[in-house]
Amino acid sequence: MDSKIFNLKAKLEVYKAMTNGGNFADCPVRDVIQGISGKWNSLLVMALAEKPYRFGELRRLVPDISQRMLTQTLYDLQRDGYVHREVFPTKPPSVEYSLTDLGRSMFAPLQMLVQWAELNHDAVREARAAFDAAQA
Amino acid sequence: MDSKIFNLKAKLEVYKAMTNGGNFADCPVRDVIQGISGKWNSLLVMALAEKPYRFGELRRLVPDISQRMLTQTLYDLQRDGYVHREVFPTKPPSVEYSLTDLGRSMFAPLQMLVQWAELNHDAVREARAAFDAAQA
DNA sequence: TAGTGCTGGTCTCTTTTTGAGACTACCACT
DNA sequence: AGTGGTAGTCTCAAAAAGAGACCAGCACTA
Repeated sequence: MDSKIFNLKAKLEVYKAMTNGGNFADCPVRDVIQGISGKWNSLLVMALAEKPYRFGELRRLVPDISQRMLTQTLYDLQRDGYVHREVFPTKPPSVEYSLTDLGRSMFAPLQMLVQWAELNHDAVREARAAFDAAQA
Repeated sequence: MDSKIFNLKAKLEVYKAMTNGGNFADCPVRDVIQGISGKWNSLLVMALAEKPYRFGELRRLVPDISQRMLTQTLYDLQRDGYVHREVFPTKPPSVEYSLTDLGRSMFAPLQMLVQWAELNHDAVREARAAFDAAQA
């Protein structure tokens, strides 16, 4: 993965949008990135990209999320249009969460990041260990 | 950007790594994603991808970050190996932050997400407005 | 020569966010 | 009558983030 991946023209476009013409505050891209950079947001999108899940299924799938945060993160994702929430009138009503088209289209680039993480988590862990050793 | 982008084989690989074989807790990918999904992390990586910056320059570039969070986020990014910190012995010592090779390689997929955000922030904003209207 | 500003931070305090866990109501099954 | 599963909400404690004062050292200025 050499530096050729940095297409200059694309970079300039990105920066222009990102910096909103000079300043990083009040930047629309930042607004969007913010919405998916929470602690659980990307994780739940990844889970729902696989298949729709019900509330309790997600809770079991991600054991260390609190119900409170699960509720809230799903709410946020729904609000931003990534997730669709559907209530089924079963005997105890069940709720199914699934990705919308927007959510699926967002998952595509997110997946790139996940793949990068998969390939490089060793490097990150080594960097961390080296840094901590140097601090001591 | 249709569904053909979802290569099934790649997906399965990703899920395997992501879920650590069934559970989402203790997942290395999650560990890495966590490190770049903070509120300021991706923003600073984006800034440093453009060119190296000094501490005060970053503070001015991102006016709504507190010094405390700037210090800490840069520290975290340095610890994970994305950012290099170099002190120059000028009269008031100046410190320059730059991306490492690892940081640059991580920026490549991050850039995909930024481009997606650039293209879709209108859709997200509309979804938000529609959702808020429906709640009222 | 005292005052001002710039450097890159740290320290403390307050506010916000997150986490842990009890609690709810309804229904099915035993 | 008791137990468990449904999807949450509510409250309180802990952790993280934001605001802003403060620091030392040097340069320039008045």
